[in-house]
Amino acid sequence: MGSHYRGNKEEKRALNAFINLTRASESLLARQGRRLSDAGLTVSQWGVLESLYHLGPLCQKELGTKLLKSGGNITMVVTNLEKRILVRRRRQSGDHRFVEIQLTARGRKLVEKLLPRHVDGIVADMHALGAGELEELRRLCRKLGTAEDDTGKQKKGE
Amino acid sequence: MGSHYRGNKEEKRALNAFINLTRASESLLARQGRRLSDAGLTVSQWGVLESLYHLGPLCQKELGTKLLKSGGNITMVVTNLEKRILVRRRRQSGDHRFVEIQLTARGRKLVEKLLPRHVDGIVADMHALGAGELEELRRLCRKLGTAEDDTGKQKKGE
DNA sequence: CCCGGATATTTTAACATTAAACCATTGTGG
DNA sequence: CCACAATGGTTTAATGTTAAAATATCCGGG
Repeated sequence: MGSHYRGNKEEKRALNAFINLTRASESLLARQGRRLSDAGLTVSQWGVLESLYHLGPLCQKELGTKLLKSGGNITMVVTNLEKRILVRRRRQSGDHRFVEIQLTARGRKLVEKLLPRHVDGIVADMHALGAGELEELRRLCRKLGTAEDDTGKQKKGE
Repeated sequence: MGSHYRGNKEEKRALNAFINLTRASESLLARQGRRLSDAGLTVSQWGVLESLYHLGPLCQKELGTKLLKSGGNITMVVTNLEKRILVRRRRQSGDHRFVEIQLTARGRKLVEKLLPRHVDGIVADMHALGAGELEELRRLCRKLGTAEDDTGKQKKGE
């Protein structure tokens, strides 16, 4: 195609790795979504529930940082979970700006019910790779992920 | 399938690889989105424009397959591109069910302007990895991606 | 005490995303 | 020719997603 002629090897390597990484991730996320939809949950909702389960009550700011999502987004997801009585909002007594989100008994029960299946699903999805490959994949992805903020903005220096 | 007796070394390996893969992918996508937003485009819109640029006019069904998106989604994204006169819809003369999407002159010009920067950005983002690592990453991701459909549905058999 | 800056949350507008229902066209078997 | 399934597209309802504006609260001077 008529793209600029610098079709060098390096670009192709970077583009191919990028594309396959993206596809694999989308594929895994889609499968996770399909499993969760049996329980009427979205991937985002599950992310919130799982964070609360493992880390205890958190304020929305913390949830946003943990899940790499914007504040407004967390508000929405938590609201939808609240409708189903899976989590509860409570103004912090000390600093009234914070809203503490905590699992309800029902929410905790749901997480405990789904967690084993969730883990099994991921293990199965990753099963195409052996132990050494999984560790190598992790190492490569970590190398890519570091050295940036992601939620923060960035100057367009070119 | 019981997850219980499977030494959780394996589980941890799978989960860690999964998490880091997902984070890396989200991080890369976010950076791409930031670059594109300078041009007022979303990642999805760019995906459509780039496909049309490289492959020529396509019908919406084909775009959906290419980009792994639902039909309704393509309708929306194309509509938004059409509003900005970057693409054009045209009923196919032969089979009237199909709608052919093609780049306008303006759309083509925009792609040609943005493409080099787009490629440079990805190369820069992947720069943390060397040539061998990029090829290894690609290989591992391909292994994960195969053996599924992703757009298709799946029975909830458990 | 009052003001202004900082911080947490909510709201709003615009776009993305899917599944499911619906509409239009085509092609096929009676 | 006529029902009718198959196929492509659109619409709808629900949720996600972000950036930006609006709210609410806290905190530190003056």
